[in-house]
Amino acid sequence: MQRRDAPSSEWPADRQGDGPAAADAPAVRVDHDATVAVLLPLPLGEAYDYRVPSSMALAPGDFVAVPLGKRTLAGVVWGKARGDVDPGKLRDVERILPAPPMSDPMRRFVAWVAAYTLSPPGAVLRMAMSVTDALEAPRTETVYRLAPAATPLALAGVKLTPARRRVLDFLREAPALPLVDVARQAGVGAAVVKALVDAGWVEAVQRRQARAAAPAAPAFRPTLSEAQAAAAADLVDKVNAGGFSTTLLDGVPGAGKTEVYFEPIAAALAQGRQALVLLPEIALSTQWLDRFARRFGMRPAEWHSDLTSTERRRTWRDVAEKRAGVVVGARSALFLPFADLAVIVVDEEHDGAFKQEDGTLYNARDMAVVRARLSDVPIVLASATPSLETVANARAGRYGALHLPDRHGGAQLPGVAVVDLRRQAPARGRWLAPAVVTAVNETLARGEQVLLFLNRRGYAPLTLCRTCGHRLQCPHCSAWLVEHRFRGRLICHHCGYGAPLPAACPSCEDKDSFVPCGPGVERLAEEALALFPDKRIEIFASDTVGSRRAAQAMVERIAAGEIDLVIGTQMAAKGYHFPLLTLVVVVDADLGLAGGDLRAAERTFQLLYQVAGRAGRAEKPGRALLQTHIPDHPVIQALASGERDQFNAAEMAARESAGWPPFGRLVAIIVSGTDEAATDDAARALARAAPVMDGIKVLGPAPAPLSLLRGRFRRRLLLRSQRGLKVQGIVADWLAQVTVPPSVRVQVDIDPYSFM
DNA sequence: AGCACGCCGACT
DNA sequence: GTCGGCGTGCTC
Repeated sequence: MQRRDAPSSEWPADRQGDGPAAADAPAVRVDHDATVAVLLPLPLGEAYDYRVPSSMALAPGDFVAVPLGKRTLAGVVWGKARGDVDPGKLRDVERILPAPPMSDPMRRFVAWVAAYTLSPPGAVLRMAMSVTDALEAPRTETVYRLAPAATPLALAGVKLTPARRRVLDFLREAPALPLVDVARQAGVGAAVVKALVDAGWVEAVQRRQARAAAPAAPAFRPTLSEAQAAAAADLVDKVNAGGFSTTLLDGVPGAGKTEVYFEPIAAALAQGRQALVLLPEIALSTQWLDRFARRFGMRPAEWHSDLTSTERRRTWRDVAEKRAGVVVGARSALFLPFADLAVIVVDEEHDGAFKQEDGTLYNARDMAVVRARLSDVPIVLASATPSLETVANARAGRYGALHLPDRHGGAQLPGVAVVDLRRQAPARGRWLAPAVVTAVNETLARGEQVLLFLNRRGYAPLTLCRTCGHRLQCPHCSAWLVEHRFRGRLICHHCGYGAPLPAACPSCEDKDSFVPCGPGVERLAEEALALFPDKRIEIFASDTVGSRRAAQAMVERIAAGEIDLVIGTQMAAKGYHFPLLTLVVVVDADLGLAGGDLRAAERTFQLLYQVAGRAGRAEKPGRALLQTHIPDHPVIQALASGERDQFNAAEMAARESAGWPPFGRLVAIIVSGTDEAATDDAARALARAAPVMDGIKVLGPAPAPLSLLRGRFRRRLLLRSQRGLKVQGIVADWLAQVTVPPSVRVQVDIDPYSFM
């Protein structure tokens, strides 16, 4: 029997996973009829049947290598064979992979996400098997130690060279080490050590590649305020009691939410179990990790896009084998193979970054709730500006709610003032109102920091020809090219297309006729340099700080007071604490409100509230100035008055009367193709076949706001349904009625976040 | 997702 | 005359 003999000691043999709930999971026995269904990490739609060699025993969840076409792939034993495939086509399972089997809750999670998002299960499995080499046996290394027989007595009478003696003396005290280390530390060549092995005095042993275990520092539990302590106690109770629950942890920026949710994590660790923290990638900062390290005296395992493949493999394995206690990661961490998950935290739960917008479209916050339910553990959703979906769930009693009213440690929420640009317009070609310039000057004069927030990269969002009016446009998208003056290029922010700024207008061939229209951060920096020439000014945007590392360096320089004035996009707005920053200027508060999609108001409120929250988080009070042309807009009014709940109530009422989420459900159908006529035809065919029933309304097709993206024409349909309708089945039936040419792609976006 | 099979332009 | 472009289809 090939039944995982040697490796079985490396993981619990009882297939338990994701906590106690899994212990009594139905044991789906695979018959010895010698076929199984194996799900492959490909968008195949269903598991494929394979023959099981008689020497092999398989159980659901086992990772196996199987042939497919002319390659070999890793897959997961999904259950019984369907049995409806021509036996002549069946091929053999090649081998069981030496990795802990996928737990029952995890398999149910994969299936659930696939059914919910209307994607092939294999496409979801792919996210759970992103680190295929983690399924192979862990790497080993050869280390050298004194052979047991090489006692001083046994060695007596044997002639030792000084070099050999140094090696033996060294190994008597040292732990087993790789060859190069033994040789270097004993001050000999590798040949000397090898010779001692041949002579039988030193032995070479294989062991799993060792990692330097980070030394645990003392944990430091900060004193919690009364409100914090009460909230923490509630969450700790939920972890200790076990079982599924969802709790909203709601508190203004600086109220100390992080310290509160650290406590249920500590409770999970105290039980010897695991915890997962999901953060928008941008918020996974050194500052967050430092806070964690202070509280727990160790670093969490990290999971984000710029891990090396070695780090990925190691972390995946550590999570599967329970060596990693806490994982903090971006949305894909949701698909890690936790052996014994006890609690999930989703911080900044309102953030749109949790919605994956390519490949399998899913919202990691919502799927995290599902993962928690299937694993039967509590989940905490934390935010200063909870999404309306979460607010509605809390109000309806589906989620618990904990509120942290005050800023912890005495810091004050910034006062927000509105600057009406209709009354005090900036000078032509300038973007800062006179009153704002004065405020910035005063703040800088006090030695305090200023953030100018403008969520627009580059120099100007639009460049046109003064002579003929031609606008520089992306050849592959219906979008303007953005001039990036520092790089001397025009860039499309949607597809990445780049070109040098042409010498002459492509339309009328006039030279030096380009005029930039509107501000980007680079243009704002130009203005700031002119206004505050002796100040240290830096741009904080994704293209000026290319890497995570560069962003961290920038954050440290700002925190250390090495920069006076920061000009930042939303990259500077999230997850950082700048103690010297006391003034935030929102240069264009109206930016996110244009276009007016369903979430424009909610999203703008959340973003600007967060940005304003950057000011004055230490002892010094902060303030925020919002430049706007529409001071009476409800979003601006809500920000100015700090009446978040009032704004939520108004927005909620508007949504309710129109049947929009969270009171109704949306499904977006995106039809795209390189052939515009075929795309249109397909979209119209879908509209003709649209379901007609109570509680369902289909809108469209309409050209998507980005009607051409990466060379593909795009049309959108929107299905709105009453809450509680099983919309997936309706959509699946609908799409099954329409055959579109293979060149046209139909994407289904359940619960769309973006309407582009 | 690969990988092959299959019909139309620039090269040895 | 071939090499090769990626459109279309299949993989248990």
